Amino acid sequence: MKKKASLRQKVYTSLRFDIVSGKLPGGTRITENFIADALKVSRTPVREALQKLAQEKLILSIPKAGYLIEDLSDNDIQDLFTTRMEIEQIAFHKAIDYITLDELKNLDNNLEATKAAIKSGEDFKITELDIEFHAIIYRAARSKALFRVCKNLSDLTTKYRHGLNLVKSLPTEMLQHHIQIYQAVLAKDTDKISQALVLHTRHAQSHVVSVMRKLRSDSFSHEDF
Amino acid sequence: MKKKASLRQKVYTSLRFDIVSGKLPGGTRITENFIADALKVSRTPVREALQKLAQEKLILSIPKAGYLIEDLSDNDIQDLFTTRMEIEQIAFHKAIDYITLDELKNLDNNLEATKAAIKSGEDFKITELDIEFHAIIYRAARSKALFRVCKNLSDLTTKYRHGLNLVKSLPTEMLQHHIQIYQAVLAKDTDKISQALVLHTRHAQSHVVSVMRKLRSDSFSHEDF
DNA sequence: CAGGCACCAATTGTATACAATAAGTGTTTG
DNA sequence: CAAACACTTATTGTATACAATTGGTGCCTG
Repeated sequence: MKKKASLRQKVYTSLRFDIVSGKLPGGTRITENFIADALKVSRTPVREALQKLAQEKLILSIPKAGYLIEDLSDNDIQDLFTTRMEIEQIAFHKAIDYITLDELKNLDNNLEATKAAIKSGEDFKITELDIEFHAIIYRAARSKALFRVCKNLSDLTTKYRHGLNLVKSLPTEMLQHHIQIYQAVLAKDTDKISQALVLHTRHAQSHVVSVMRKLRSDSFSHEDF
Repeated sequence: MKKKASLRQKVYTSLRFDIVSGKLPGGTRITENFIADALKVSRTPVREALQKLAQEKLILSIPKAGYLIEDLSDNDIQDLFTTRMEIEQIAFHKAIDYITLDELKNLDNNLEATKAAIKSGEDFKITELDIEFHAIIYRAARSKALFRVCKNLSDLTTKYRHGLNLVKSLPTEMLQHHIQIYQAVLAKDTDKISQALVLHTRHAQSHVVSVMRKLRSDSFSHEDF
């Protein structure tokens, strides 16, 4: 029984998916009319969806000249991952105090599902489960303001997260990190959580940068001159 | 040499000011047409400005029924202040490593200006300088992602910050806190910064809640029955 | 009198037309 | 040839008209 979504919402969801999934690569230029024609709607809902995405920093609005899919520099990507990790630590530490048995069970289920997704090679699902794992803990911190910040930072990293599955050993390694974090949460061991989270993030961070470099050089070699 | 602002930008700035300054109290209901008529523009830029404010959580959008100026519960206000403080600590600790002499000088000037504003009783300026003091340090942390988060949280607290000047002793006390923080930054003493920041925030926090309670009961007694 | 049904008004949601602006392009002129 | 100027075009910015949905109000009916 989901209520009808507005066109703005549909356009937003659709564009957002295309951006974070990498279907619209960083640097791509789009215009209001282009999207409106593609989705067979008027400019109004498109325009509003684009403004929302711009505010979330997923795209860049250039007055009178269109929009660009955000393409962060290596430094900005690292900054993003580091900031996310530092703020997540706060959430994780709080979660220890409030997390329920149900939520712990959800974490456990998530780990099992991830294992299955790795076995069957469902890359997209692996990423989704990764994001959900973290989100469960954001929620458990019982702070609206903190949840909002964490979710936003998580969203911003999502598009870079997808590429990580290309490195074949990585999903398994990251699952191990999640298991460590889960156990540290179970044990209510703050230091261990921080330690595992820092490891987890640094690991992702270094691979993201190299994967992005690879993707960038690949796309260069495909260009026509 | 500021370039012309779009109507959307003007509407946004104007509404935003009215909200954070308390001119539009929490709980007030507004509609697109009401604002459009008041500012003599069409609904389009108004609508876009309202959506931006809604995304910043300064107002609440209720489909087909208008917009409400956000009115946080005491718990949500406390949560907001706590979260802001916890994340600010990260920024303050980073700032130690990167802050320049110029920026330290800016902090010093800010303290002097605040002292003057307190003496002359310019409440609005006191609040502005308070916000700027913190913003200088956000910037000095040299992290785009962290800056964005801190600024957003600071914005959300602004409307509650204004009421604090009503408590006559408070501006002076908060200036003392800023001086302590300034000295701790000068000394590059992480622990002292955290300590001063926690004190600063808890202090503001407890007064905000009592001031909001007072304001709420005042406005009740003015209502007609 | 109570409950529901139909209508009406208010409000946001969407489409479209038009305005303004900025960038690019070609041409003209020194 | 280079620089500047005007012209065209692509794009966002704004206004307005219309659609859809919601909430309320009053009437009708049992």
